[in-house]
This record gives sequence, structure tokens and C-alpha cells, in this order.
Amino acid sequence: MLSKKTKYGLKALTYIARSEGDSPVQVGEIAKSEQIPQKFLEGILLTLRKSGILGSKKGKHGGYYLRNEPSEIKMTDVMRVLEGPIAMVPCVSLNFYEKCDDCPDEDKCSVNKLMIQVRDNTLKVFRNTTLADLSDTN
Amino acid sequence: MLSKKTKYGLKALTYIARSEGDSPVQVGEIAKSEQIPQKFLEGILLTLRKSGILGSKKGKHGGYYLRNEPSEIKMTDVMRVLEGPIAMVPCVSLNFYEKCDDCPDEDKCSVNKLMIQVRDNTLKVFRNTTLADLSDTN
DNA sequence: TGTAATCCCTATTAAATTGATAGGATTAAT
DNA sequence: ATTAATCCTATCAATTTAATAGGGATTACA
Repeated sequence: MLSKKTKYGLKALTYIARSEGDSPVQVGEIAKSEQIPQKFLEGILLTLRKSGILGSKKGKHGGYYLRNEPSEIKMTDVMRVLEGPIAMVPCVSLNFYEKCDDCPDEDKCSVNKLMIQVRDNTLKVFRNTTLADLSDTN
Repeated sequence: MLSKKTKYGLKALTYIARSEGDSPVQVGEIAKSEQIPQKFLEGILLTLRKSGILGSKKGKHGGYYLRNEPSEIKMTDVMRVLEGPIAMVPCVSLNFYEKCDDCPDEDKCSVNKLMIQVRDNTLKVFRNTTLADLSDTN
């Protein structure tokens, strides 16, 4: 299941992408419009900024803005920042690899093989989707 | 992340599929061979039996057996029993649908659209994979 | 220069979930 | 009867998640 953090983060990014004008978008505005607890959202946008996806401007009339064009922001990056590994088991993760405690031999593990397929298919979706796709209002 | 329950369940099913002879396979044997806490595994096999995937024989020389051929046991069914919904958000789940508390309008939700794609691709994998594929020792 | 608005940071908490354990009841083979 | 297995329920500890709280630092602007 997708965490609220990720869901809220995706909605916020979409909101920012849609409001891109000259001035940065404020947390309070996003929180209100998207029905997200403001303090919770603050933390989420902070991690998105630290990861380089968002930029921010402090002080009065401050807020958040995208560091790149929506069409340049891939879901792979966003999802990894918000949700962590895309793979369902660590032993299959490209960016967060870890050996499983059980499992003496990965090559012989039936779960491993199945999860590689799932990972590849999910990756395909995330690689082919950008924030521009999310914010297209069709 | 895949729960241990699901991982253990998949390994156990694979084990049973590979040992299919005349007599049922015992929990203790699986637990030992696959390094799974026995009592935990008991519960897992119980739910697999209640869902109709496994059958059991009680008492001495009892154990568990597959109710169908491995090639008839689809991952969609196994995953839904062990892990629950395949979709990452309830509003996109085919078998466990629920409206999201936030989200006034699903059709306009950017997360919704993305997660439908992920779901469909994951489903594709699970529908095309059976226990026979998992237990093929290549 | 002061005040309000905004992001920034850390700590805390409550609830839910997960992984595991415990103890025995029931059933069947010998 | 005895033994060996499944079956069932309850409980527990650890972790994770979602949310809240309280204030610090920075900036615009009157």
C-alpha cells in the first residue's frame, strides 16, 4: 500500500506543477486545497526539496517551486524519494539492494524471480511517466 | 515491501509443489528446510487452506497438499490471499475497492491514474505466473 | 526597524501493523 | 493409549506510520 506521505507528496507536486507561474507556491495553500494536514505536508515538501526535486524560497511570500520542467521529473525519482525502494523485496532492489536474511541462494529463490518481473514492470511505468503526465488535466 | 507472511507463504507453496508425491508435506519439514519459524508458518498455511489453495490431512502422518496442479495455481490468487490487495491504493483495487477519504473526485486524481497503470502491469505478471513457474528448478 | 509570513528543524505521540510466541484443543495412525 | 500432526485463539514486542507541537531562521514590506 502506498503511504500517505507518498500520496500527499504526489498530489502536492501535481498542484505545484499546475500552478507554476512566477511566484512559489505556499504549503498552506496546497494543504488547504488538497486536504492535507499542513504540518505533515511541510515535512514532505522538505524531503522533496532536500532531494533536489523542489526548490524553496524562505520568508514572506516564500514557498516551493519545481527545480525542473514537469516533463523532466520522472516518477522513478519521485517514488524513490517518497516511498523508498520500488522493489517488493530488498534482494531485488536496484537502488536499495540488501541480501535477505533467510535465502541462502538468491539465484535459486522462487520469490526473487517473481519479484524481479514485478519490479521491471513497475519501473517501466514509473520511467515512462513524468509529473507532466500527472498534471495534465484531461 | 512484501510481508514476511507472503514471502514465507510463497516459499512454502514452492516447497510443497516440489515435493508433491503421494503423502502430504508437514509444516515442521517445511519450516526447517526453508528457515521459517514453525508456529508462524502454521498460521500461514492455515489461511492458505481456508482460502482453498491448500488441503490438509490431520493427525499423525498428516500435512498439507495442493488442491490443484501447480500450473493451475495463479499468483493473483496466492498474492491476494497472502498479501491482500494488489493495487497500491484502495480506490484502484479490483477486489478490495474502497473510496479514498481524501479525494473528492477519483477521475480527476493524478495518483489514481498512475496507480491504475502500476496495478495493470503487476496484474499482468501475476496472471501469467503460476506456482509451476515458481517451482521450476532452472 | 519591526512585524508578519513563511520555510526549517526536532521531538513527541498515538495508532496500526507486523512478526513472532505460547498454550493447548482436536484429530488420526499405530 | 500414545504419539504426531493440524487447528485455533490469545498475546506480545518491535516497528512503522500519520500526525501534532513548538519554536528557530529568514525574508518582504510597511
